[in-house]
Amino acid sequence: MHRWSISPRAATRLQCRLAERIRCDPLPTNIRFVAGADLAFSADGRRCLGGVVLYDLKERLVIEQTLAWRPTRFPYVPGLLSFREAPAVLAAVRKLKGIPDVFILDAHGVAHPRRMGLAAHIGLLMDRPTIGCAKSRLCGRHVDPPAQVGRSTPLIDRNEIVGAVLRTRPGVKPVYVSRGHRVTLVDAVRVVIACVGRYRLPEPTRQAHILVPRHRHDG
DNA sequence: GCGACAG
DNA sequence: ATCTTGTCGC
Repeated sequence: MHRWSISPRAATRLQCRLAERIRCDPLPTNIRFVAGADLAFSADGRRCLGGVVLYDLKERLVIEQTLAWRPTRFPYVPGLLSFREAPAVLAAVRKLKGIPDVFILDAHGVAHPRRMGLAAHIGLLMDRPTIGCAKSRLCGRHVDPPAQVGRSTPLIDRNEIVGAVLRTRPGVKPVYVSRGHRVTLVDAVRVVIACVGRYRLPEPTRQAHILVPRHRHDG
């Protein structure tokens, strides 16, 4: 595990080094437990609260939730999000008793200028499968996916398919799905689709989105 | 030099 | 991310 308090320059170099270690493996069949993670900040922005929910895809229920505060040690810099958010998310993950089959992060995986978005970075450090499911684009080009739910178009960056722009709801802005660590793009899209209920974001992510801001004023 | 830019 | 009410639409 490397340290998080480094310069933006060093962070960028580290990303290039870590990116070589990202694996692309098929997920086991019959995925049942999917974790969703998110983060919120204290009013003064000096601390951040990481939160994780464990979602049972079979029962369609949240079965566990964890929270963890960490000092905010890095500014928001597009492309360096993990150095700001990963410590709090990892701290919350460590408190989890259950073992998720895969984690969905509210950010990009390899759909990143150096193929090392938050989802990829966290997956590598946990050595667990992770999926990036972001609400907007960081890099790459694409055309709009067809209107039908479940359909997608490739997200292409520097002549490489780095993700899928996926329609999760009719008539609603699509989401950006990409591989994190130890997953294939096809499996990543499959899991996200399987997790989508009646909203745009997959349920684990949405539940984490609801959980974390609710505890912003606690610790 | 000029845009683009996860959360 | 966060500050914030009403409002348009199914």
